[in-house]
Amino acid sequence: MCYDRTVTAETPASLPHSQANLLRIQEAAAEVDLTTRSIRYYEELGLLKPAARSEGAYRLYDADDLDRLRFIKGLRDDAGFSLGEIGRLLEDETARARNRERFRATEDPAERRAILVDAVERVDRQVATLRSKIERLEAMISEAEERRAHLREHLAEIDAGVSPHEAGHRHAPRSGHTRRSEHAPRSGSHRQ
Amino acid sequence: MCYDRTVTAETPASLPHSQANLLRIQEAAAEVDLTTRSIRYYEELGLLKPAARSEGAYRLYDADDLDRLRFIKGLRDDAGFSLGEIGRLLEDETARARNRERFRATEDPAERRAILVDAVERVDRQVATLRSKIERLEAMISEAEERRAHLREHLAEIDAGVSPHEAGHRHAPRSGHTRRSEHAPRSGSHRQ
DNA sequence: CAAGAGCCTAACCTTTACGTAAACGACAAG
DNA sequence: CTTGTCGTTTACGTAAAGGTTAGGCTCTTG
Repeated sequence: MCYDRTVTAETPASLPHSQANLLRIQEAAAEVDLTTRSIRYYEELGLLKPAARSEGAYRLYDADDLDRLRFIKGLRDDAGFSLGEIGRLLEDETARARNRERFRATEDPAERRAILVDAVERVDRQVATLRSKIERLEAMISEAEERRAHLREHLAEIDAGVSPHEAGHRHAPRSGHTRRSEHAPRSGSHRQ
Repeated sequence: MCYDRTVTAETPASLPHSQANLLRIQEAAAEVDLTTRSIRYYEELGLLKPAARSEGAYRLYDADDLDRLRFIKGLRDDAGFSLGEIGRLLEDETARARNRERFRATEDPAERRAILVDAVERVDRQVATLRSKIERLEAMISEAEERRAHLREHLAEIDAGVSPHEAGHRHAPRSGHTRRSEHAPRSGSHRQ
């Protein structure tokens, strides 16, 4: 039976403000579809630290942590970054914890503003990284489509009844290369 | 110095048609910016087989192979696919060799057409795979931008002089989550 | 033709990203 | 309070993707 996970957690000073609906590692893992091992490993690498620990030593994750885990997973699976790169992208967990801390600790709007501005910039850098990845993928698509066009050209030749030896093309079915040196376009006939 | 690499290679039947400008492994590696080890490893995995081998046993790569290597590298670095996935995407080298072979072997336009059509379809599948990857990245960007918007909201609040405790938001600076059930009394639930 | 650079295979080493198991503590239920 | 299920740490195992020798050919050139 699932009782009331309302553990008081690491609240540094005292504040009982946390009624945060915390999850234990298995529940968190199920939620974001990762193994517990992976989550612990990511912690080991400094990618995230659970929001709290129970009296004993159970890791307890809040909604924020789940977001972060989902993001990590996305970066890993969808974007194909290594955990090292992800770490650099997220900027390490200690900095995050410190900021989280500072944010709660201060009442000063200026301070809070600064922290938020910082966070926005971080997100912007992440987006930029993702965009550049998309661009590279688009370049690859362009190349692939070039290959495709080339193939269709050959097809057209065949359909036009050109006998194989009178077109001056390469031998393999797939092509679309980018040879820097010689390459005579399909002018006249040229045997090898 | 760099002499005339005009080796006769594996030409199956006889045909001395190859004046193909072949490169040895190091040269190829330099050209596509991979290590020789990686290239050999990819061969071991069946991702590509050099167009030819010299009298002795030197691997010799043609322009086609270089394209393929560049493509593999792109899939690995830019798209973040594993070599296994890349293998599936490229469809293994034996099939390719067979087709290359068949293409050269036949004079029959119908046969040639079929092979080309096949190649076009393969390229189309590759493009589709890349597109889906882009979509997932775009989804990630959307999420990030959601986070960003959230942060800017908080900023606006602060700039409007809202004291911290009178807005009903979460505590951490970064957020933009997707909380599915804001505290449903999940009694008696315990998956797995 | 001898030398040296380059290549070959085979084998072992390393790093990353976990899986899996051992030994022990934590915690809700009966 | 015992017990079953979960959790914790520590440690060893493994697959993927190469790096790095070692020992032995192969070229091409002086």
